[in-house]
Amino acid sequence: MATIKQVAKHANVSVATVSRVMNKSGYVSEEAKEAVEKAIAELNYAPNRVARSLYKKSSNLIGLIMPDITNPFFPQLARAIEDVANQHGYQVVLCNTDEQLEKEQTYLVALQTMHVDGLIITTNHSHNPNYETLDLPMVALDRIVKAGIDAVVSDGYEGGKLAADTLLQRGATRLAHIAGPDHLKTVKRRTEGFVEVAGEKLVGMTESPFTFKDALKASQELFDHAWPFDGIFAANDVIAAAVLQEAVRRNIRVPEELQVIGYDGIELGEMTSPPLTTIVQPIYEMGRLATERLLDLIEKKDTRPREMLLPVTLLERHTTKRKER
Amino acid sequence: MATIKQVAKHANVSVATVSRVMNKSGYVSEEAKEAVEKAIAELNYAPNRVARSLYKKSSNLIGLIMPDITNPFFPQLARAIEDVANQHGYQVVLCNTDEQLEKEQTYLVALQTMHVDGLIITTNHSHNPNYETLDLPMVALDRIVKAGIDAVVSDGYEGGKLAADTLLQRGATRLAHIAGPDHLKTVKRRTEGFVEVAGEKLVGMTESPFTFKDALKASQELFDHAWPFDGIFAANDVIAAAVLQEAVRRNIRVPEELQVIGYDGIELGEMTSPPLTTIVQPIYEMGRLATERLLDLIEKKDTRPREMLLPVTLLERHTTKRKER
DNA sequence: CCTTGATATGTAACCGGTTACACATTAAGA
DNA sequence: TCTTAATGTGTAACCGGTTACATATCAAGG
Repeated sequence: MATIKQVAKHANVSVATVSRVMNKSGYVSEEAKEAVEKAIAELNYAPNRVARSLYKKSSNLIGLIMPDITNPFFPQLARAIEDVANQHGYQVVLCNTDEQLEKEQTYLVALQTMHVDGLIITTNHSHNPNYETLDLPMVALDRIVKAGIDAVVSDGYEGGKLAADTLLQRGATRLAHIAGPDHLKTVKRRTEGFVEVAGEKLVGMTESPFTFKDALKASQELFDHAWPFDGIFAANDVIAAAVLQEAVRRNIRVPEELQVIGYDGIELGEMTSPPLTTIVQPIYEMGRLATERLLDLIEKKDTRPREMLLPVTLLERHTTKRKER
Repeated sequence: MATIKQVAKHANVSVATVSRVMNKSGYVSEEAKEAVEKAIAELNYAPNRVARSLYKKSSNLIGLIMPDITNPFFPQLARAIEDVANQHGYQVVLCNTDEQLEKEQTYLVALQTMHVDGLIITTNHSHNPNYETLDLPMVALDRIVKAGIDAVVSDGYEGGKLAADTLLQRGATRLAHIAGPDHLKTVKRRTEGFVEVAGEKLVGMTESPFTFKDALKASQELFDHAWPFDGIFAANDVIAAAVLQEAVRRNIRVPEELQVIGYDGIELGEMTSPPLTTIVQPIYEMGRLATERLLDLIEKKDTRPREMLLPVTLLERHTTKRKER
């Protein structure tokens, strides 16, 4: 790789001039500019970002901290983030923490020492001391870390209500629910909304982690103890898929005997049989917004902390009955 | 963030000594060592990786180039890579190329100018000039770029044969197949193996991209034109899921009337109804091996190019019949 | 007592950019 | 004609580490 010195020599100017034409800063004569551009092209020169970072204290890197990219909700988020970042000349460093504070801490110092310009966090510890002391632009995504830190989340409360409303409207009279992990505030809101509208129609409820295996176990328990119910809302689509599979295994017809609604709107919901009705949050949009917000923060365009609550919508596939009229 | 100079001052030694104790290089007295360690702890010092990179020409960063993290095969790979990299003090930069040469090229120069130490490539253009001139350690994963570049792939040929064998053994007599994109050599091998064993039993065949929507369309076409068949092998699990859904929609009983086998062994296969029988490639293992190999290459432990062909296995879930005895 | 090698430490060059500052030239305005 | 501002360019300091090299001390061996 060529260096700026070689380019300068080749163009018969000083390194300062080369730097000036690259950054379009200061005064450069047309003549010099052309010579430099020619040299850059001929030497196939691209400036060393490490050197630039060192002086500028900015790396054009952003850190993406998530529990586990393997959880099918996150790839879409990652994709959106990466797309936007890339469009603005940033690259993203991927970090899986498994929600372990220690891993998180290790990553945090790694990211700091490599001088990332900002952080997107989709991991949640309400009382995580790591982030509080951190002097870095960051935005929380799908999670709420604490007041004062920007956040982009979907309206889980409305989503929960919408799920209950829909089930009721389609004729369900005995509702059940599988909630997500207790410590995720944004997930809890879904349950709160659902419970509020379901009222006394709620006949069974349990809780499950967001992995398919655990969700299957939870479903089985629910069927064993709370059956019969004719409408169920799961805290996310993976859990809903487990419910669906268990229903099929028990020869319960969906949606005739049991209607199922999930939450998220991931592609998985399209692949089940029958395809899953779900509350979709605008996942890509959320990733996009979070990243654009972060870039604004980095470039100091707007620094008042903000929380963005995005609306969710009902996507009717085939685990709910047709709307009655 | 503290700098090495501040640490040196605080410990009453020179920067060289501080550097020596951090890197455990050269001679340092016990006394000095303790003073430095105390200073490091008190100032909460962590060396600036950017500065280190500049001198050492090594960033402890590896680039991960994949078509689309949203495709459910890749997250597991990414996870494995990230895990191993992290264990060795490396971070990974995520790049989605959508198989577009131009995006790929942009990333390649970005990664080079930030001095990544190596590349893992899961993208495929047999005649991609970008990689040929590149003087960077790299290993291809699930793809074959060209001779002379390390590769880690699973044995698709054996996998295809295994799928056909299994279907035949379970009583299928009229076989069908949906192949993957034509330009992916590793995917083509699956088809070759299957066709070889299926022989004249093969009654229908088509081709599909790896997205669910396209796969659904392909399935419908296949059912429309080649039905009846009683055993089908799909080039990956996403396509198999589409076949499954279409079969359910047409009231074709699986596995009684139609047996289905996928390829990959991603978690999705567990979530369909019924759960999908599939040829599993050791995805995590492949990611792990590729990364370890790359780190060896980076640290110059072994530079003879190698190709690793990993064995696949049959995972019997419920889209195939019980083994006859 | 002198030589030699191991131990210990500091100074300064270096990595490859960016930019403050000094200096030169030219054109415009008084 | 003299000032002044705008234009153009190069030198060197700087970012924060690493390390080659110079220098100093000390113990062991002849």
